[in-house]
Amino acid sequence: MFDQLKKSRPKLQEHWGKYANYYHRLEVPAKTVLLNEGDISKKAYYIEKGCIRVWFNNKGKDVTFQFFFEQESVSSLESFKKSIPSQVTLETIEPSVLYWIHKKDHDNMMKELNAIPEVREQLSDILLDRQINYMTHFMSFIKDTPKERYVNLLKEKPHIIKRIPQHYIASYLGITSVSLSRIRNAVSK
Amino acid sequence: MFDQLKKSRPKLQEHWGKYANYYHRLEVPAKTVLLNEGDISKKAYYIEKGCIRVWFNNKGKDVTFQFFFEQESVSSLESFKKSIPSQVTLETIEPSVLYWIHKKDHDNMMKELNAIPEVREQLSDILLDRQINYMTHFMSFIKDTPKERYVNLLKEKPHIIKRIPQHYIASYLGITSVSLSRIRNAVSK
DNA sequence: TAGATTTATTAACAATTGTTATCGTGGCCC
DNA sequence: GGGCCACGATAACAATTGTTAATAAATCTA
Repeated sequence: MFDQLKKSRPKLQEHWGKYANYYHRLEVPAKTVLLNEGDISKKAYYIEKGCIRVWFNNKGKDVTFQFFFEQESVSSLESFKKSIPSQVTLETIEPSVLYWIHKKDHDNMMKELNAIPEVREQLSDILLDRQINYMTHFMSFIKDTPKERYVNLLKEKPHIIKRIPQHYIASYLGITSVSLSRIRNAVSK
Repeated sequence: MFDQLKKSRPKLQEHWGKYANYYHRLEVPAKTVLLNEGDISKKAYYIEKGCIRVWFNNKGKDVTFQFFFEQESVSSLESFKKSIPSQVTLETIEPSVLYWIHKKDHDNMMKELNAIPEVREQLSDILLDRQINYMTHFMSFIKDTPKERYVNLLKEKPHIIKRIPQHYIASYLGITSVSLSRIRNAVSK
């Protein structure tokens, strides 16, 4: 299950591996809702195969917030950690193979893992990296135009453009699918 | 120095207080640059009085990313923690009274603080809250129009609008000062 | 205090994006 | 296979924002 992790962070995998029995395999079709906006999250997911879209409802339209792929962990962070209603919905885009862990087990696991200094450091490194990615993505929203954001996405994360339906990408870029279609047309010339 | 913290998180203050001698008082005028974009951060700041603007250069224009006020800690997170060039500049807006801590001391302090389970939990709570704030702010960028963002800011953080020059607020909202001026005109009617 | 600089408002025009609607294609389910 | 639905492209028009420039007001500084 954590084979990929083994390569990048062997020390973490060594300890994390002990908790493999906390995780439950789950196979679901495309467009399966894993958590509804407004509900309180009790599960975190690890993606073995497939992808998940995080989105929320804005005045009747859905707005995509993030995409997650293989070997990534996904949850509605604030809801899962603080047991408050989720601001977002989690939904698969493709048929997916997931592993989920219950909050109770996760809390227990984290408590034990955090007690080990070297593991604690690696875990907080992961959190930090996530926050930096977040910030970088956010900065591009402030400084770039929609066209620039599309061109950047095409350059830096082509797998997203290849794999995700276009109207999801449009809302991820903060524009309508009509506008994205125009931009694609302009870029290709 | 940490009087305010004492009220909100007494347990944390009790332990953090021991490191007060790591912090150095610094009094600076308005528009003092504390860290330049591209430099590697070696200091983190705590604001006793005044406010700090975090911004970056985008094609010759400065774009404001965040504001920080009294009783908040500020650093270029990714630069300070990973010793990489900063993506942002830190600059005071008003004459300010700050306390700074050297990275070396900070690392040492955090190592010791994180070894105490209850303190570690509070520290990670603070990080989590910051990340949630971040996300909420980001979501408003995706879903709201500039006018809505201004109205929200007016409602939820009026202290920012009262205290910060308008052209900084404009770039914080992702628009030009001309556009903000028009929006203010329209809203007031 | 006087001059210089910074900050905010407004106008006119250009450029971009949103809205609504239509059309065509391709995939999927019964 | 037929019909339905999801998806993407395009057009026409409305609305919003950016750009540039001129001006006024406020603030800083010598």
